[in-house]
Order: sequence, then C-alpha cells, then structure tokens
Amino acid sequence: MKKPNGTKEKIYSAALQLFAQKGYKATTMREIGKQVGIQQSAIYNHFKNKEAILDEVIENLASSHLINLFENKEPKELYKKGKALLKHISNMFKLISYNTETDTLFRFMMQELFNNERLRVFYNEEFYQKNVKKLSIVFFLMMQDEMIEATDPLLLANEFFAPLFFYQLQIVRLKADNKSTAAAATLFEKHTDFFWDKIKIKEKNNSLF
Amino acid sequence: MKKPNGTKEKIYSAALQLFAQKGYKATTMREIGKQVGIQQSAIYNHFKNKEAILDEVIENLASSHLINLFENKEPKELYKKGKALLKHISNMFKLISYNTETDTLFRFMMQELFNNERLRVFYNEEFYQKNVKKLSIVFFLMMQDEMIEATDPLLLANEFFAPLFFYQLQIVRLKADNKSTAAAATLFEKHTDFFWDKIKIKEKNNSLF
DNA sequence: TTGATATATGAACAGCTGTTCTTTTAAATA
DNA sequence: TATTTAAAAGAACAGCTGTTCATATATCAA
Repeated sequence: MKKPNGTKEKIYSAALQLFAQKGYKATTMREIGKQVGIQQSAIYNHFKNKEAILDEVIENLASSHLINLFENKEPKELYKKGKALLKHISNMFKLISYNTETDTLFRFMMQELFNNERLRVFYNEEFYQKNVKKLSIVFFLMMQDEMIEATDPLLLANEFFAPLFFYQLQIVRLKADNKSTAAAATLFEKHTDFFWDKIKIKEKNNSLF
Repeated sequence: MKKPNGTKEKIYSAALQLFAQKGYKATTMREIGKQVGIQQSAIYNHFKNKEAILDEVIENLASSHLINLFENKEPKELYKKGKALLKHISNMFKLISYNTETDTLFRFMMQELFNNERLRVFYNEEFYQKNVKKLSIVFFLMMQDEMIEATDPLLLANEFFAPLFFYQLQIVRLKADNKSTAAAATLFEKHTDFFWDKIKIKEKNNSLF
C-alpha cells in the first residue's frame, strides 16, 4: 500500500471490506465501484480482474500480524522472556481483533477458508504449522530451563493458541453485529494468567501460612 | 428428515454438501439438480425457492448435537460426574468432527457465519451463550463441592470449550483437503486430561516420595 | 380402469454478473 | 502550450442466475 489515497488503494479497501462482509462471490464489481465512487469499468484500469483483487488481499494477509506472530525472532531469544512472551502474544491477538484492518482480514479469512483451497494450504503452512511449531520449541526450551513443568510442548502450544483464536473469533463476530465485546476482551489476559499459573514450576515450599 | 430416499431429502443433502463446499451464494440450483439427477425446475416442487433450502439447513443445525451439547440435562445432575462429564463433552466435539453429517453442518456454519446475521444471532444465543453459561454453572457447583479449585467459572467454561472448538475447526479444515487428522484427533483427550489436571483440587499430602 | 394428484421436463424469462470496447476527460511530460 | 499518457465514463456483450410456466409423465385412490 504505497499511496493510501490513490484510487487503487481505495478499490482494494472497498473490496476487502465487502469481501469480509458479504463474501468474495457475493461481492460485485459494481458494488466496489460504487463504494469508491467510480464506474465498475474504471476498476479495470487498476486491477486485471476481480480475482487479481483477491490475490492482493491474500498477499497482504501473508505479511500481516495475523500470521507473523513472532516477527522473525528465534525461540532461543524468545523463551527467556517467560510469561512476558505469552502476554505479548496474547495482546497481539487482542489488538488484531480491534484493529480495523486486521479484523477485516480475519473476518475475510474465516469466511473464505472453507471454499478456497489455496487459502487453506496457506493457512495450514504459514499460520498453523509455523506458529504452533515455533511456540512448542519455545515451551521446550522453557522446560529445559525449568521455568515450566515438563509436558508435551506441542500440546501446550495448541492449548495456548486455541483460546486466543477462539476469543478473537468471538470478538470479530460480536463486532459484526455491533454488540458489546467488553466481556470477551478481558478473556485474553485472563487466559494468559490462568495458563501460566497452571504450567509454571510451583514453589516446593509448603509452609505458606 | 422423514424418508432418507425421498427426492426432497436428496435435494437437501446435495444442497447442504454444496453449501458447505462452495458457500451458499456460489451454489447454483442447476448444480443441486445435477447432483440429485433432476432438472433445476423440479426442485421447486419440493422447496419454494433457494432460501427455503437454506432455512431447512439452519433449522437442522438448531436441533443438531453441534449446538445441543447437554441433551437437556441440568447442571445439578451433570456436575457430579466430574471429569467424566468433560470427557463426554470432549468426545462429542470429536465425534462431530468425524461424523459426515455434522462436520458438513459445521463447515457450512463457519462459512456463512460472517455473512448471515440471522445465523450469527442464532449461534450467539443458542451455542455460545447457552452452552458456556450452562458449563459455567456446572463448574460453579463443582467448586462448591470442592471437586475443583475456586476461580472464575465463566473463564473455566470458555477455557474448556475454546480448544475443543479450535481442534474441531482444524480437523474439518484438514478433512477438506483429505489431509491426515491423526495428530489433531489426539488433542481432544489430551486437552481434557491437561485441563482437569490443572483445575482439580490437589492432594495436600506432600509426602509423595 | 379412470380420474386426480404429484412430480418431472424443457423452454423461456428478466435480471444480474464479469469483462471489453470506444470515447471522453484529466494529469503528466516536453 | 502542445503532446503524450493515464484514468475515467458509458454502452454493450455473452454468459449465468433464480424462477416461472406450460406440458408431459409417473403415482395413487376410487
């Protein structure tokens, strides 16, 4: 997105918004044009066709925070942060739910995931496999360092991500109907606290009181 | 579904399958007719129009196990089962992912959730609110009975459901591409064990070894 | 068997779809 | 300013959409 006020960028934004609201198939070139304030034929000066707009959306999805949770940092430097790392990831999920661009991308993805094989392959490799695997390595290192109790690191990674994803879904869903998301929003932090409390190494000291 | 071999039921099945695969909007009456083996015009002898088929799908969704997790049983009788109850619920989610009718319903729901307000309202009230609320009452009773440690029951209910939903999503997604679901399938049980182990009242006995 | 009812066909429809084309207008370059 | 280039409009297109209708063929009750 070079020029945010250029016509091409306006078309992209309008299209993404409509794709996320009504679905790719149900969105028409006439609607996109109308939202931008031009004729549908003028769109073709900026995009080869409708699918080319879709391609750009998927491309932007790939480079978004929705997918790249770890900003290219390696497990070895990440794990030392301990609970703070989990807090950071949790907060990213929360921000994605509330940022107007990323939540639209999320809504778009959820809607097209089951009818677009290319998107599914992309989601599986870039989001699910990559992030879950990376986080499980982080947990493994935490176990070695005796920060958390020893269990299946892959299970921990799934158990940590799953609620974040679920809460994200609920918030984006509630926002779609302009309903209050206050209750759901608190779950991100609560989850991280709950989760860390359950996996951290407990004090062997029994003389609490 | 009275007569499984009646034309109306064939139309319904074909439509549901196509809705789940391609989305409601992208599915044409001609495709549905083709899959059943009749002309598109003959469909109108059984359904008023395309939307009437959609209505029936949503109606069936409402009475499916996808939504009714507790089979009308009350928290007071449910909570006594302790971990066995959680195992039961967990297993239901797993079965839904593998049953050919319910997984199609799930796939359909995920796809239409974000462009169908009626479906969203239904999901919110019938699935999210009802089941989460019910399970949180169950957890509250478990706390009173000192079966599990005292915390926010609503958080526990969310934390228990979220991974089940997430794993269900992953399995239905993997099945859509005929990929192996073996690894994901084991997560249902692991989640329940992990979860229960973290919430149950620990033995105060410290002389383990 | 006869008549009535239910279900199938095939053609047709009006409207919408993505896309292309020619023409006009605006912006950039020289 | 004159000329080239980019972007807009407007009309038109072929194809597909859901739906209707008249007609034919089964199914069932009398």
